Amino acid sequence: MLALGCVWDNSWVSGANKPGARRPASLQVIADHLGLSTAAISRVLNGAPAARSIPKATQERIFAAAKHFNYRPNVLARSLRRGHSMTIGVLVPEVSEGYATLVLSGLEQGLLQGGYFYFLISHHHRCELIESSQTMLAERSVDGIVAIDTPLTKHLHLPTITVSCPNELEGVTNIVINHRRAAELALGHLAGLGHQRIAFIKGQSFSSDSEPRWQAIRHATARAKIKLDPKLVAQLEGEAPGHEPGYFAAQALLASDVPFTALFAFNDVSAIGAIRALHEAGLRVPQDVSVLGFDDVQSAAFQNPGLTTVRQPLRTMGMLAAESVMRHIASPGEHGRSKQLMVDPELVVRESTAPPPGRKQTRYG
Amino acid sequence: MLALGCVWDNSWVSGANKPGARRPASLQVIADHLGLSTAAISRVLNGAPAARSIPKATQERIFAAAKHFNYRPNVLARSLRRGHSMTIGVLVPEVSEGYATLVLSGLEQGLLQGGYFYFLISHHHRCELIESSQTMLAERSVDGIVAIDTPLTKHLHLPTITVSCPNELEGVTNIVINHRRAAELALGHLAGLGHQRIAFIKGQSFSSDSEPRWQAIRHATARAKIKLDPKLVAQLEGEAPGHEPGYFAAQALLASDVPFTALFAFNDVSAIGAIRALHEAGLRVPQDVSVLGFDDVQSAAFQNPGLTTVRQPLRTMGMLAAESVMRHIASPGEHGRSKQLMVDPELVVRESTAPPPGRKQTRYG
DNA sequence: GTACTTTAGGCAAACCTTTGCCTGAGCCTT
DNA sequence: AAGGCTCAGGCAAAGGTTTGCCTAAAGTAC
Repeated sequence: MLALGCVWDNSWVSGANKPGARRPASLQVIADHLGLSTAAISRVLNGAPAARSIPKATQERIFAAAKHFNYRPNVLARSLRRGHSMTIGVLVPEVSEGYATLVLSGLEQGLLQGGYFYFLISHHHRCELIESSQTMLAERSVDGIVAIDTPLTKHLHLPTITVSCPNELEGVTNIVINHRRAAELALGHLAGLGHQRIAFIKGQSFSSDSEPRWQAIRHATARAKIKLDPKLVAQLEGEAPGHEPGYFAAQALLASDVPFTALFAFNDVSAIGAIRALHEAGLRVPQDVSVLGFDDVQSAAFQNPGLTTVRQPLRTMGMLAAESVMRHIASPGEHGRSKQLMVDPELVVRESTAPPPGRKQTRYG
Repeated sequence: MLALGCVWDNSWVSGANKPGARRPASLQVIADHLGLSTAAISRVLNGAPAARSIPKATQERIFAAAKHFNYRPNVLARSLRRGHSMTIGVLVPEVSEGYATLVLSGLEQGLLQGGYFYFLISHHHRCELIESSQTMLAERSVDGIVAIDTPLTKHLHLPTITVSCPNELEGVTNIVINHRRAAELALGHLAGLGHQRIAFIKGQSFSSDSEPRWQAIRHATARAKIKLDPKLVAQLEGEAPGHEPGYFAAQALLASDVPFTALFAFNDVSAIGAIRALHEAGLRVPQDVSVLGFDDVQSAAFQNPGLTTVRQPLRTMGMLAAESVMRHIASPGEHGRSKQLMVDPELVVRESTAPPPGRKQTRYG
């Protein structure tokens, strides 16, 4: 009975590079050892309904042997057979501070709870990389794809969820912020403080949220009867993910020589860059210029001054994406044409906004 | 010849959820179509040496058919057969701003160049998760593991690289910063400015770099004849990855009522938190207190004031990790007992350090 | 005694690719 | 004419798991 393989060592699992290092035990090894077939082992270990007919005693022998051999099913083989890999592909512009990172952390939490692993790919805004990444992920048999802040132009025959994707693709669910509401919160706050001359920094053209957010701002300024001076609109340029684009955008605004008392930046990261440019120009925030960010990234609260911002529930959006993609995978075909999941922003007032100079100083107005 | 499957549609690759959506073509499909064996197709498509004996004309028929059917090898099946998956597992404490993110971006670049994909797992400092993650990665047949800022206590029989891991494990290569040099740079800078009473914020106990960095600081203070007052040593507490721990640590230092003119924080993120606490206590940085960070994360330069910091070449360390792990995979067995790859820090002087109050103001000293 | 059901599993295909070894035909050499 | 070589691929195993279908024995009902 203990004929072969019984002096199993688990060196493969705990370290040392002995020459005798064995490969992990397969079902076959256990089957041989117990004198059963791999089918029986598999069924019992998986609690398959067909294992019903196998007596308790045998089942226990099987479990014992599995433990003894430290059996781990080979996920590759299982995926191949079952036709799903419990893996999803995640596309982000890049791994860096800010937006994508926060969404990712929510996403990860949701996925791990569901037993999914994920491949992470940064496309650095290169369109051809976005397309080829999707193909490569499909080749690796992912069960679904989540694209964060990534302009998909087509998608494979795979459950796909986007977070802030401008293109409505058939069959993909898109998770977006309520841009209208966000713009109203922001402009309402600034107008309420008394600002009339407001400068804006638009997002990079490749950034998914840029256009809809800008539309919403135009709408909100019109409603609030705030003039929108084209000279007070700058745009983030360049692919660098950090604070520099915001810094340069603010410099451009200052160079236009049109006075403004408030600045609404595309996101927190650019707002922080902008604040630095303002400081260097000798302007104080918020006494001379109020600055309003967007996103509420982790460091926003710890800026000096603390950044007033329109908060996106980024972690929540990530978790929502995880749930959605797993639901799509579980019930294929049910996902209709294209769906929007809209989440609401929230205004977080900190120290970077105040009434314009010359007004009475009721901060936190 | 065009008997079957010739009206191939590629709906699976480009979208619409037609009922006729077909699964991707396997070698068998092409083989049947051409009247050849899968073996021949495989060899030709892979440019195997055995394909030498297959005439040009046939090879071209094969390539044409592969293109026509939009053939993509099934990576799962290939990995199963070949015994390697071109995938590595990456362990990080969490996806958030700062250290791990930067290393990760270098790592990713290196891996993608080598054709590797990676699974990303955050363990949130939970030891049992670190262990089980390694096992789960092994189950998924990763070819190697890179652990960033993660205290591994054991490792599988898999090529493993750590970035800043305190435990020297047999057979794993560890990439570390030169702590000695870092401490000397930092203390040298502060001492050079004239600081004598320096406060310190130690890293969380679970953070891999905490202990070696602290040892190096003790060594450097001794050499520079700077007193190390235990009351001027705080420690980051709690698992929250953000700025708060630094904020509270600085508050603790202030509460001790022992005066200090400079503060050396464990990292930039905590330095930023600390600066906020100092500001709230009415102290100006750097006029009243100089603050020195560590890492040089992206936002360090855009803080107000710009953060003086000890720069770690984090992206480089990530790329180094990628190279190392790929080399280990390529030549198994050659990796000896345990190896250190040490990289050098660099001092980046910005605005958060200055001579102590009462000294002449030669900033950027 | 017969028919039916349950028990206890086995067989082999399927998932798809890769690879070691083989064959049969044609050609060349000596 | 026998042996050897190249050409043009084929066969089948291997990698590990899952699953539809099957069987053989035992038990139960009538």
